Amino acid sequence: MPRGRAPGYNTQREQILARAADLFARQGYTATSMNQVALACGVSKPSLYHYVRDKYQLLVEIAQDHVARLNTLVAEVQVMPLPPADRVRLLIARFMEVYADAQAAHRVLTEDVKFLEPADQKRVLDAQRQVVAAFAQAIAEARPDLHATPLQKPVTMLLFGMMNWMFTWHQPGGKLTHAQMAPVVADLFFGGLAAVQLPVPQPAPAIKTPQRRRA
Amino acid sequence: MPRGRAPGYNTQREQILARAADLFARQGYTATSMNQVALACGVSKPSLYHYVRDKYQLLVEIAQDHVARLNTLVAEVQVMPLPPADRVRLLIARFMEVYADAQAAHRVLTEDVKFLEPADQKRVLDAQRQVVAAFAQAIAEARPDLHATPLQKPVTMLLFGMMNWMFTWHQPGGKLTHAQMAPVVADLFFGGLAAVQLPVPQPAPAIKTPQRRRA
DNA sequence: CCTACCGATCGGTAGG
DNA sequence: CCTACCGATCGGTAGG
Repeated sequence: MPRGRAPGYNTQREQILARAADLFARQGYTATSMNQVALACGVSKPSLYHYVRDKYQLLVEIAQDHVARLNTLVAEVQVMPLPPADRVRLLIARFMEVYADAQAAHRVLTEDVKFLEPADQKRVLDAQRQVVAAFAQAIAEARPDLHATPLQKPVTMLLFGMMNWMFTWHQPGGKLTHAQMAPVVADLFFGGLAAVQLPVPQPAPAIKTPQRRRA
Repeated sequence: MPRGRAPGYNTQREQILARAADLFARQGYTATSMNQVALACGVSKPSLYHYVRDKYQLLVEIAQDHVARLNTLVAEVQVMPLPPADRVRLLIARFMEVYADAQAAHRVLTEDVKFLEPADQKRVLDAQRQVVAAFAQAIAEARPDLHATPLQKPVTMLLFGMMNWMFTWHQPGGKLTHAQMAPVVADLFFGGLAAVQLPVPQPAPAIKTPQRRRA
């Protein structure tokens, strides 16, 4: 084992990742300069480069750390002995908790993944797909009639839509907290599942919604 | 009135906006260079500047045009004599139609609005709020018991979450078209509304979900 | 005089 | 750890 880093090294490093995630979330990866990151961290630019190889590595680690956190969460809930519907509800509650706690990293994961090089992008997207698959499986256990139907994946994605979108508009100081919204999302989702019609068999019947009318 | 532009001017201009929207959607506003925009349009950079004042103006017009389109759509549906629930369903169908048709502009609207200067950003966000308010009103007419409750706005945003999120993962060549998904979204939403519990009265009861267990 | 458009290069600033 | 500075590339515009 090589000689250790300074004691505060990892702490400092984690703080840098957090500050960088904040900046990337607000300004986007490309529009954020390493000077800004250094300034936000209270260190000089050369010091910053002591903790991170380059700007790109910041992006890679923020995205990978966050998606790994989501996978850990899913794994924890999967081993719990729970009725299927309760498992889905717990997954929703835990996800919204993490989203609220790591709003910046989550925004980076959803918006800046396009700046990752193919190999890194694949790693992150594969991990994300694993999370979605776990949700889809839990949903199918709670609603066996949906299992292996063409709607299993789409309704899972609609659930993610509700959860993910919340954090593009939800203000941390808002009236409704994530803890209050989680059961609302779960109720809306399960209540809605019961009402969803099973697949349209014909291939894209080109449903025409009325065009504008002329008087 | 000044002498007119060349006949193809407006056509060319619209094509430039469309190409720029594609590039901005795929690479982000900041990471896209005017050289790329010019290349994608098959014109030289000086020619490009003949059609647009500068890069920023591209962003402003893409965002404003798209949000204006959404407002036009809402206004059209609002004047139709329809039962409340049908109005919401038509709004959903029309929105997903526009999203599918203008996927690039929609992505720019949701992801690159942060690069707008305050005054322009306010204009766009105000227009967006108008669209959301129209949805919220239509929803409240379909479900009067929800009107003016703390949940009216949140459930409206959850609906937008489902619609908007679809287009961050939906492939144009996928199995399910937007026309097939629109009724699924509507069914899920209305079915779910019936199941949603009305507000938690106590202020943020800090629902604790279990932490990880140690064996 | 106008428009439309080229090749070449400007001043400033990015990551490093 | 800082000042200083690089090679490369940005958005935008000069002359012709």
